[in-house]
Amino acid sequence: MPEKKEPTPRRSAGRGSYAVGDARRRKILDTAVDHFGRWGFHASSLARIANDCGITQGGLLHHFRSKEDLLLSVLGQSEQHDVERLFSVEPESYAAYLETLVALIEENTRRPGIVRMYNVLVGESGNIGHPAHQYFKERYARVLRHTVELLEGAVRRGELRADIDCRAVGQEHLAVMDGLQIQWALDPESMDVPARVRSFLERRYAEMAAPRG
Amino acid sequence: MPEKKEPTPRRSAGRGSYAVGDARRRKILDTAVDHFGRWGFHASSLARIANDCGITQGGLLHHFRSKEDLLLSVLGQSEQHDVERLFSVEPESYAAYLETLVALIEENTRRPGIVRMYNVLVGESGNIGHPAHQYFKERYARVLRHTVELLEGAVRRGELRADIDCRAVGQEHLAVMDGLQIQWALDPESMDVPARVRSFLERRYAEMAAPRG
DNA sequence: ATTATCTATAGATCTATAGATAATGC
DNA sequence: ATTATCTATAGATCTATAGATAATGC
Repeated sequence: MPEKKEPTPRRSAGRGSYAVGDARRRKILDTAVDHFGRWGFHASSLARIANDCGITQGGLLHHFRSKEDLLLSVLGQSEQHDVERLFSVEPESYAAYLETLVALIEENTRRPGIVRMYNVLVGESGNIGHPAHQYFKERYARVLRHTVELLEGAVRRGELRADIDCRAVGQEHLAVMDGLQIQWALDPESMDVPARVRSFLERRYAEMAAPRG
Repeated sequence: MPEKKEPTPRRSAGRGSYAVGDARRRKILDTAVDHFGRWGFHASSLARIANDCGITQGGLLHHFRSKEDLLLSVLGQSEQHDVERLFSVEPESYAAYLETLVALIEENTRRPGIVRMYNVLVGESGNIGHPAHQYFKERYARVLRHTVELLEGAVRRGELRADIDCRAVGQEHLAVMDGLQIQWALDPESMDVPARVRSFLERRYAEMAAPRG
């Protein structure tokens, strides 16, 4: 491959980054979450994000080479957090996994910016051509596959009944969580999201649980 | 009230509108649904919408006095359609209402632009200050109230058990429908939305149905 | 020496207003 | 006469690039 572009272009040649730069990058990512959550990708402005970080737009673009690069960095960071939270340890039962899930939802109620960003971007990115379309499509497929594997494992162990449609159940779980968070973002007083998710999941689990024997 | 602004400012004084103008307005609304669905409100452009209608931006602004006015007109028209579809006849049973609901979802799969617009705007409008925030907040409250009333009626008639939490059930129904449509917009191949909604609602209905006697 | 940041700017946008011209239909 | 549409434009944006200056830390 003669014309291979450098794979990690930023900070690959030099000595790395300074402490002050790392701090600034974290600040930019946090601020970007807030802005993307408020206005979506297209309507967010690099100048306003930069301003909220205390630097100029030119300064921001030193750390993230384009607006799209910033978006994908924000999403990557947020997903890394969730993946570590949800998938790092193999749960001993499906019931145990549901506990982890509810705990994550509960954490989200303390990060409303993240939830709003997710709501906005997942809607916007429904369109082919949106810079995050591929990302969200793959992310859903990944989360769904993982959920299906956990369900199938539970079926094999005899924890859950053998006649459930694991894929449909997984999609339904994701749908309930997304949908409740949308309603919550519109009107936080209207609902206790973790409690609703928990009661939904527990009722559903009871339906799917294999009969004792 | 001495300085009352005219309540229906457009076409209140004159003779109304010409046929060619009405057709143009319909065309603009359709095109706007498509654009808002693709890019959301903030990133849609009046000039591009006008161009897709075959007129100039100035021409468009003759029919809708601002971008926000256009958005609210689009939403109003879309809601009117749904309201007529869902709430115009009082269903004789909750089971019958669920049939109507599934039929509407089915119709939506043939109007992907509307679904995308809804997904995008409901996410964007999670933010106070978005021109459609109030609209969506009230819309959810309205749909939820109606659903709750139907559920309570079914409980009174003895169709459903008396111990169900009607509000929670209503919010859960809305969440499942929204969430499944989001996944479908991202990847239409991944799911048959009407079938999934139907199987969810039917299973849930069976749980809630009052025991025979 | 390298990274971080700023200023300046090119080149595209955007919305909304003002005023002119063309089409419609009483 | 009224509605529909166009052209022109003011005044704000926006992203990204280029090059200068300041701070960091080997």
